[in-house]
Amino acid sequence: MDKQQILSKNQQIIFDIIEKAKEPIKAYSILFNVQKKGIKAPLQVYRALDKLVEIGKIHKIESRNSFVACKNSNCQISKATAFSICESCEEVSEISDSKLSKYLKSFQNKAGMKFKKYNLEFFGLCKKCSIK
Amino acid sequence: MDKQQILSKNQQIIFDIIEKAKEPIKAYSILFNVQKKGIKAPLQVYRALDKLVEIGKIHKIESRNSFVACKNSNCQISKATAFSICESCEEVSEISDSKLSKYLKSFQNKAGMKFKKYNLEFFGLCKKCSIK
DNA sequence: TAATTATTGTTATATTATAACATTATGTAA
DNA sequence: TTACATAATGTTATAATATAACAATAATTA
Repeated sequence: MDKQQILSKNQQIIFDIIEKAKEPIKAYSILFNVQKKGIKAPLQVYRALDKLVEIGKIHKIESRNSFVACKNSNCQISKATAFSICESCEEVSEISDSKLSKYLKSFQNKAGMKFKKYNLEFFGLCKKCSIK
Repeated sequence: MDKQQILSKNQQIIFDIIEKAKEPIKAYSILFNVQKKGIKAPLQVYRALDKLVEIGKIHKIESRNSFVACKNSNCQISKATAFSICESCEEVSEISDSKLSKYLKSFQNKAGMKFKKYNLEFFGLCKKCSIK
């Protein structure tokens, strides 16, 4: 259980914000939220974010410059992330599909390069938005 | 042949730079390169980039905030991109693997959401760097 | 306890991207 | 070919995202 790691003070504060958020949240929005707790500078936020990403507690949604808590409690795929993103309402959810992750984890390109991690972002319309 | 589209002056200038670059190039690096040609402002670059991405002539490497020309001359997958990124030397190459793209294009998540496009970035060490 | 490593605090600054507005060029339909 | 619509350009200012550099403190471990 790698993820059972103890977080430092700032890491914990920032992780709590992200986990409560229930939608991807941006670094400066986090900063705004934690200023009452004494975290005043962007760097304090970014350092915690870096660490949290590194240990797999959160993921960065690259196309949105935002962060979400990892939903895969089994935490095996912290370096292999897949998300669906609704281009209308911006709802983002983590895809946990063992077939997909198996397929991608074992993927090798033509040059024989083996990968340590990947990030996949799907775009489309979520159910709600596709009705409208 | 959608891609046979005629580019505007700025679009063509900026596309040429990206195509010649042979490695991902950043917006402000493009700006520096085209200042002798009269393109002075970031917005002029970003507008051309937006358009070029939209029509599939280039792709954005989201995790690197940089841009590459599309290598898939058949241009069927302009909205379905996959790249391999070497974490050591930062070499980026576009993956063109019909099995992979077929698999991902037809992927449906559990909510039954069908996707219009995706972006996949694999990370690892390229051949050269894995020897060192 | 001393040495090492991780974390924090702080100021300044670099990098990436867009808002808002005015103008010019291009395409299209009557 | 004129009027209308749409796309592209130019320009200034500013917003949003992220890191450099340095100093201090806390936690870990030999």
